[in-house]
Amino acid sequence: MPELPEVEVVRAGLERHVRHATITVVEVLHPRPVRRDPGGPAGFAAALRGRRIDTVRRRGKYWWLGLDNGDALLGHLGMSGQMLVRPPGAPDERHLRIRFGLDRPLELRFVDQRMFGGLLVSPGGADLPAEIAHIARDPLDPEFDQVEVARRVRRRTSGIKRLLLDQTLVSGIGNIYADEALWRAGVHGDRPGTRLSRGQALEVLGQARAVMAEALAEGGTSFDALYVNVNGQSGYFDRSLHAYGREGSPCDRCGTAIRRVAFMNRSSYYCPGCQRPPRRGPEPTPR
DNA sequence: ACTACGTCCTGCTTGC
DNA sequence: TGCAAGCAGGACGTAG
Repeated sequence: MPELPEVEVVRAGLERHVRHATITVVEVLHPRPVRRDPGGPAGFAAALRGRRIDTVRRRGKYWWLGLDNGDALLGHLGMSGQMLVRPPGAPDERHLRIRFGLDRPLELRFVDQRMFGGLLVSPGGADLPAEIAHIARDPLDPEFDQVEVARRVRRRTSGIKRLLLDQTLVSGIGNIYADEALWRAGVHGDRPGTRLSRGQALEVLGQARAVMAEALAEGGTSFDALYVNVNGQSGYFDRSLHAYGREGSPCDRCGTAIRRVAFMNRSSYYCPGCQRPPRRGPEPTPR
């Protein structure tokens, strides 16, 4: 599940390998990944053919290629998306959805099994696509204002985990890093924002930034030069996780068994020993 | 403005 | 052995 660190690894890989290249061919093999592009597959392809890639940027889990005409190719990897750089003769991946030919012996490929991700052309979006104007700055953005975000968190009644996943409040955090940040801060995800102290709100946000920065540092090598066989969900950071996916294992801090509870059609992992549930409010469902 | 929930997708795993 | 349910979950639309 690509969250901010994984997307940043992809962004850096794209910058290294395809920046300054010109797109010569666009082949849309499945319409779904361009569903958000008003031009549809044909318009999408036509708008990109002949364009040179000038910049490669990211905000939260979105990334985009700034093009020489001021437009942008905006992308989101969703759950299972990958942007791969391959030699043109390489066999098609099973879930290859979009192929870009370049003016160099490389192909850019969007591969996505479940197609929650997608690409679109953003007119005039090279600096910041209008389509993601609602996405907040992420914790690794130099202009991220942690104090202001903490203030906003403390005015919201939703549980802190839900707030961490709200991309209009703070972007880039997904289910895994939300659980890790909360474990590190010793705060239960069901605690309402309004019931966090100023220090706790700042601590949770600071831990979110820290865990994602550490994951990024460990993932810096996962985007290989020519043969990018790495998928966005690679396990390079798994060893460093303290909560996510560790149901039943002893907490690394206090030894209590990590618990998994249902949360918004997914799972939350936490330590009942050092992340005490709020007294009032939703009772975590065991199992 | 905020909150909460349903939906989209496919393939692997689990259970009867 | 076969088949269906369960599970993974980010972002968005919608209703309240």
